[in-house]
Amino acid sequence: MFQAAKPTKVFQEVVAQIEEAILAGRLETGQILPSERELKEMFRISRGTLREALRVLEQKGLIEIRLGVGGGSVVRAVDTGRVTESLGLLIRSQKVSLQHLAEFREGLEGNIAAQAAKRRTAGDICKMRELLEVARSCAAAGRQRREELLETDKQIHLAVAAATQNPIYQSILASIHDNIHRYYERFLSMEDRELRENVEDLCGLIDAIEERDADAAGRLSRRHVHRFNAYMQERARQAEAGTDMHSPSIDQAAGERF
Amino acid sequence: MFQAAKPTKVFQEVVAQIEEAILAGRLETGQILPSERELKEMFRISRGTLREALRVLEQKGLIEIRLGVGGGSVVRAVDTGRVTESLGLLIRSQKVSLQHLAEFREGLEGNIAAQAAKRRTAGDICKMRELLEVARSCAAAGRQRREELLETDKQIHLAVAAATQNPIYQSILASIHDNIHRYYERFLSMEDRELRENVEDLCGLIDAIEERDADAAGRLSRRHVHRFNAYMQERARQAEAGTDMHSPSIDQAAGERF
DNA sequence: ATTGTTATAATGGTCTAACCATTTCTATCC
DNA sequence: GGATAGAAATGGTTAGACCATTATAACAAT
Repeated sequence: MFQAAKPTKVFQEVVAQIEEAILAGRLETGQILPSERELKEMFRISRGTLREALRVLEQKGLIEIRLGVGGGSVVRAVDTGRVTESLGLLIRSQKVSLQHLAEFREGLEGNIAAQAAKRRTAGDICKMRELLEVARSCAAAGRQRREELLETDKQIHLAVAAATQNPIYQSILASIHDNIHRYYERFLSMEDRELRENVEDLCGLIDAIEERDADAAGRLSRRHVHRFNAYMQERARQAEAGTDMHSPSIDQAAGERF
Repeated sequence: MFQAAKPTKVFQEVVAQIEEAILAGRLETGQILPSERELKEMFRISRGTLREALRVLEQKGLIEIRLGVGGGSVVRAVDTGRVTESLGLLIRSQKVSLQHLAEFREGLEGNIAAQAAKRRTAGDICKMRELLEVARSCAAAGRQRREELLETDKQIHLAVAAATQNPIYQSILASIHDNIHRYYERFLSMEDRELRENVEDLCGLIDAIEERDADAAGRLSRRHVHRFNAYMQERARQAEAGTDMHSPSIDQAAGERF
């Protein structure tokens, strides 16, 4: 019913003011705030306190702090970076496993594909086909262009998300992909056959989206992601059994506590 | 191909070290770090720099800084708070509209319900029925217990998410609800009839989940959320037309620029 | 014994005043 | 005209002091 009554700290007040100014549009993206020495005069605070506030704003992704003359606090365009990071922290703090992430992604990409099928423009399809061509040639080249294929694959999924015209789909999907890739990349090494299958999956998906068949698009996308997940989990299981690379290193913890 | 080569700042190094220690489990949740005066000796840095690092860690949600004797930097259990906040920033920076959010929620809750139907335990159902009873009595009481009903409604949705046993569903859903409510709450005033309809929707949903009918659960959940969205949008449209409460206040911007 | 009060000390919060490091711009030199 | 060195602006860091908040202990009052 009640909230904890905690004293408002000075730096928080500063954070709140600048944040409000940015979100209200009084400070536009790219605009450079006054120098720290000027700001501290305006707020009538010390530089240290001001800098704590700026650090918080930087961590929130609202400003970017540049060095040197002509530098300063630059108002940033808010992007998905912070969502990605906080999701990453959740994962790394053992609250979320890769399996959880994969399951979530399956449903998410299904919804995205269905929505994309309803909203896609000719330009969206064009973009997807373009990327698909790149993916095809990569897949044909086999292992050598593996890195590029993975990147292109990701781009295709993001292009589908873009076709939904809903930025939240794009944000969340980008965050999920980022986090999945960061943790899977170690043992990502599909066989050539699987690589090509993967690309053919996508081809069918894009066809469905072009035909505005939301049901089919959703189904195909789910299946595509599901297959990928199953494959990666199998891989991960093998790697785990073979190298035991995730065993906790106990000794490390002994001497290094504060 | 290459990354920008920027100098590593001292406070970042400190952030990295403490973050690593927390995520690796060398610092456990609830544990109190040494005092600032001790830490600054350990890292051989000034207190100001250390405090900048601590502020960043606090903003990341990794520590909580308590005042007074016995206070200090307490290692926190990472939760969804940061995801919620960064999603909120995306929304407020005009990148995401409430409509986008509502659309996303529709698909999300559909997936959640379907998954919950597959995994639900007896305990999950019990919990849901309990909450449903509260909601029913609130709905019967009408406008007086409106606040409580909304809270209970939210709790039910979260209970369904909990039944998926996938924390990422819970995190994202909590973030979405938080953000939707924060921006809708101004004109949330459903009619008694709608309140009751809402509760009956949920009743059917829970039945489907109990019977492990994933398809039906997903469909019902989608429809439930869709109806709510349509209703709220209609409400918002009315409010907009009537009061024009969202018109940009131009004069405000004039004198207050830095 | 319980309750209220006060003193104490530990800790984070803030301030001041320097100096260091990086970057851009400019004047100078060849 | 181009390279080079200097100047200036700006963020990054340091040091030392003092203020504000809070837990604890000691003490007093009921």
